[in-house]
Amino acid sequence: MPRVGMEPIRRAALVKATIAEVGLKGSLDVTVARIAKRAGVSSGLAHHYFGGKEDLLFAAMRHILTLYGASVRAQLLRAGTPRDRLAAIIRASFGPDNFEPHVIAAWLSFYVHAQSDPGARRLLGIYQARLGSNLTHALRPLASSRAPDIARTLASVIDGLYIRHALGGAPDGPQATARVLALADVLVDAA
Amino acid sequence: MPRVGMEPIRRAALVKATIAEVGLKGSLDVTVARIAKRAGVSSGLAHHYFGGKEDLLFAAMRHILTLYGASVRAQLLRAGTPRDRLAAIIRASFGPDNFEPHVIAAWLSFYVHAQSDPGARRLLGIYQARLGSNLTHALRPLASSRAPDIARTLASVIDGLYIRHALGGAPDGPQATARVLALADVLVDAA
DNA sequence: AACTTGATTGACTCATCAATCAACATAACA
DNA sequence: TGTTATGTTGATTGATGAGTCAATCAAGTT
Repeated sequence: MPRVGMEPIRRAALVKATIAEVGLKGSLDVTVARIAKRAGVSSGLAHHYFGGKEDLLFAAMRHILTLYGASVRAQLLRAGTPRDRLAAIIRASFGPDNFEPHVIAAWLSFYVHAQSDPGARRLLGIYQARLGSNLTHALRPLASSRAPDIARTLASVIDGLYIRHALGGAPDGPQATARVLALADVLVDAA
Repeated sequence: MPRVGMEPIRRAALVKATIAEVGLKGSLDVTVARIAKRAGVSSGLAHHYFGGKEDLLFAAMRHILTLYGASVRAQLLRAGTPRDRLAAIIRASFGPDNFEPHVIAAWLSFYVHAQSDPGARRLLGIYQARLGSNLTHALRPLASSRAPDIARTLASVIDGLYIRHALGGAPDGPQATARVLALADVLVDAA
């Protein structure tokens, strides 16, 4: 049933299947054949649309980052006060999407992968910079010159909570959000 | 030059070589042959002393945990006041040993591995429980009933800072220690 | 109808690696 | 001096998986 114009559909399906397989395995040790099968295509097609396994993994990583970025922007739209903006960023970081088991698994794997793959490291650098910048801007009216420092600490807690929840069976986004937000309040209030 | 009583020597060498290779690769995707070569023995010997690759990785993981535990105990011995004890635990977590690139890489990989390997997950559970318990005990005199909650937050920051430093080029243990300790002070002071 | 282009497959190649095994070397002991 | 324990090697096997390729099929295009 070959039709013309399948490329974007196949690419999306393969990226989605990649994330699913990575989540299932809990690591990047997945086979192109399995990914292709899940996407409902042959292994050859995966190589046709993506250069190879590496590019496929990279595309999956970028996709997750894109989703995260969109989620942050969506949350920020509904935020009025600086405190709201802070809450929005944190809530996005622990949103249900980011907290689904297979997405958590993908994030963890990508962290490790970033150690050896410069491209992956670059992507994570972008994520970290954006998170830091978002937090700093939201904190600026609340903590002026201390904003960058507080932002760094908050960013670390967010990353750390990811691991905890990833390994701890039952991830609880709202609880994680509340914890970070409470911490933010304390840090802002501390003279 | 085979002598009797080589077993402990070989085991130690293989575990050390495993950690080195994992650190070099930045992932658990290492070959038994390379590990064996680095340890100065044949690949067959690695299988002789350890059941297989899995057991070798597990032993390496346990070794790192053992080193960390010893480091915590050593730091705690020199601690007098509760504040000192707190500082000691944090300092151990960010001690030079734990912060060597190959150890960080091993930790990260083991985190990911714990998602699929129950044995690894168990080990990490022990680490997390011990860290939490140590922190809680140190915090008890400083924050009484709020101690467990503060401990959880601190543990998350510690984990999060690990990732940041692992991906951020130049790991700075003392700086990380200072950041966490400052955070602890703020949290304890907050009524 | 003939031709072109994109989509798609599955078999094939080639490399990698974990694990096994037979063989041999050395030491301890009888 | 055998005999047994331990230590050690490296060749081999068998499985797995990435990437390639020739061939096929369906839609447009002229």
